[in-house]
Amino acid sequence: MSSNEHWNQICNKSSTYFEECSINFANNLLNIDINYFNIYDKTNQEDNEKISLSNKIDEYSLQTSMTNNSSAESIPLNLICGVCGAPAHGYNFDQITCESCRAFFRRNALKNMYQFECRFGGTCVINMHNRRQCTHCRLKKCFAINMRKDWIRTEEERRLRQLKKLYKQKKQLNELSLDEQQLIANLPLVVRKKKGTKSLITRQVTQELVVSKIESIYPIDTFAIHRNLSNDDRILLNNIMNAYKLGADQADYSHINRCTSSTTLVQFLNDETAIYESLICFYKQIPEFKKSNLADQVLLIKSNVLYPSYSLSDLRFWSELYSCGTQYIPTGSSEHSLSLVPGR
Amino acid sequence: MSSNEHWNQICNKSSTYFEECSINFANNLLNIDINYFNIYDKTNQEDNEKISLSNKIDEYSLQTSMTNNSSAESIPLNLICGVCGAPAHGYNFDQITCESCRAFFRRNALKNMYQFECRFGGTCVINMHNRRQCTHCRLKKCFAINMRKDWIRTEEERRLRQLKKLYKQKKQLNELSLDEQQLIANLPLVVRKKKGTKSLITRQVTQELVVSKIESIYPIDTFAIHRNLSNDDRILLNNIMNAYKLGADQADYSHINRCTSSTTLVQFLNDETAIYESLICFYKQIPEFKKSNLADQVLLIKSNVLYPSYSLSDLRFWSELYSCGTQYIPTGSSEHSLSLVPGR
DNA sequence: GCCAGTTCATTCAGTTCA
DNA sequence: TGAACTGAATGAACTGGC
Ligand SMILES: [Zn+2]
Ligand SMILES: [Zn+2]
Ligand SMILES: [Zn+2]
Ligand SMILES: [Zn+2]
Repeated sequence: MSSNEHWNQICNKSSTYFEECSINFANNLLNIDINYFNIYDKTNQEDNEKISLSNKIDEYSLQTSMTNNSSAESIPLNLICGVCGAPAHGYNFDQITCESCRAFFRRNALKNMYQFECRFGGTCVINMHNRRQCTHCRLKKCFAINMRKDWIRTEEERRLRQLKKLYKQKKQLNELSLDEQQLIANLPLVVRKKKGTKSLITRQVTQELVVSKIESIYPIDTFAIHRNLSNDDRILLNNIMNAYKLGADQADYSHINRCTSSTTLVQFLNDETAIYESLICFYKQIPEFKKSNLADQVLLIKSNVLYPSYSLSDLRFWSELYSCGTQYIPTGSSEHSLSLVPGR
Repeated sequence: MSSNEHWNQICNKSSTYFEECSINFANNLLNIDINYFNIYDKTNQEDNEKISLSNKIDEYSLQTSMTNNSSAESIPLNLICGVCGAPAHGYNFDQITCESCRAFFRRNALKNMYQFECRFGGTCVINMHNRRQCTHCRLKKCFAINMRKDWIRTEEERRLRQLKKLYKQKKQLNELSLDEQQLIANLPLVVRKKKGTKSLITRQVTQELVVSKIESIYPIDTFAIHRNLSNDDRILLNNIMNAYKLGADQADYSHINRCTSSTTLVQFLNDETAIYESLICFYKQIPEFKKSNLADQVLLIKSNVLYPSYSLSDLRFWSELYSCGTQYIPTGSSEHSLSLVPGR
């Protein structure tokens, strides 16, 4: 056994242990579907002859199509829809379904199932031909084979994508000016439908904010502030966000530009002044910050500066630390001499 | 957000502080090599996405791969991806990963993590089959095993490379136009010297300190202690690990179970006692902790608890605040009255 | 040979419209 | 309702420097 393998074994023993902990923990608390591989579940087994028969056919054809890979192009693997038995092309929402059942699920899965009523007491057996006769039973079947409605993208996600897309297009056309970035950032927002409310589209300017981070490849990162924030919280957050945005825009990056290729990271990081200045610029924009007393203000700034004790050498990494640091809001203590060794 | 999701996120938070402590602590001290136990046997390694269209197919591929098992040419070593567990070929960005996770990391590591949202509160356990279901958790896992985004080449370098390549081709054909020559001439020809390259070569020797800000959702799966750790460090790390393990086992999770669907996040987090107890339980197991003086011990515990004072209901934002806070390990100060309101 | 980057066919979301 | 779209993400298979 090589020393490499030996190492693997040692690590692995402890690994499984930890993994068990986490898995148990997760299973107990959360809704994780670990039956990912159980394609045919109970309900499917209870299905009628035809469908289970076609499942058998499916298995067979799958196997054969694997052995002789040269099968038809249009329906590559002879898959059949788990809902209606029609030919399928692949997975949709975690299960093999046909196009129509996919669309059907997309449209209806998020609605309340019991708004559809079955005229036959919910006993319909869905197949390719009768699938549109009973919405209730078709949807029931969808859930029975474990199609996952949580894989339908939320309104929020969709909006985010649209925004990204828009941004890309813009960027392609010409380099974005700052004004244009702002424009995109302030786009009127579509807010997800409220549960139990009939309100469709709400326009709320402060509901979602676009913060552009220094190093981000996509300057636009959208944060959808949850709708049930209190107004005060929303305003506060808004202020923080805007301050950040302004801070990022206005901050003096000359200390970065001062660096030459021979400037070491440590030198760079030790240039505390600039970091302080940026932080102050950031905080200054927040009215709530001004209201706090001076000592606390100083503390806030101070404790958000990390002193470089390591010879970290990557700026991007540091910038992340740094932006992370700005989120830590400490209180009360008088002096900090940061060090990472606890038992000093 | 459904109350279910809401819960997931809450629960997730409670599990996080343990990992925060141990991971950050360890990361700060050591360059850790994390690897996984190969819970799949060798046959499973030949599993692949296309083939595993169904359970049956999995079985089939298992059987077939058992018969012609000796084809170990494509995967020379028994390496497995530290992110998803798939067969791996070697190191990518400082960790052993599969091809897909490599590409994934390349694509996403430089983006802001919070543009990806987890539908399950960031608790997904990534494996070979579900890896593309949750970008957020997959990326998180990448960082958790210490894949290094600073080894991704910069835009600058990329541009230069492309140009060089183009230049070579053109030169071969003697087709360089004047414009193109000009273009090339105007490019910064100084290649930023990548320290990553050096590290690659001297990976075994250099003991680089890696400070990761990444909050890992997973309890540490395993720590493969790096070969060139000092004995002392190794023992210390061991102790921390064991403490974590014990802490996770023994910790009283009743405060989680106490929560009903009407418990607010703030109420939950304000249940300080339980958090303290768990933390103490964790630290108690580490001999080095006992050796430190009492004030430091108290400080260490305290500084790893943040009190919620805002009724933020956007948990994503909150969780970022929170996770950043737990990384802050202060020393030497006598008393902290932690609170998130600066101007108190 | 290793490990960066690069390319491109494929999969599976959403979208459109007859 | 569902066939036919669009497009982002993925990952296998490349290239190329050292
Ligand atoms: Zn169908
Ligand atoms: Zn019916
Ligand atoms: Zn992987
Ligand atoms: Zn997730």
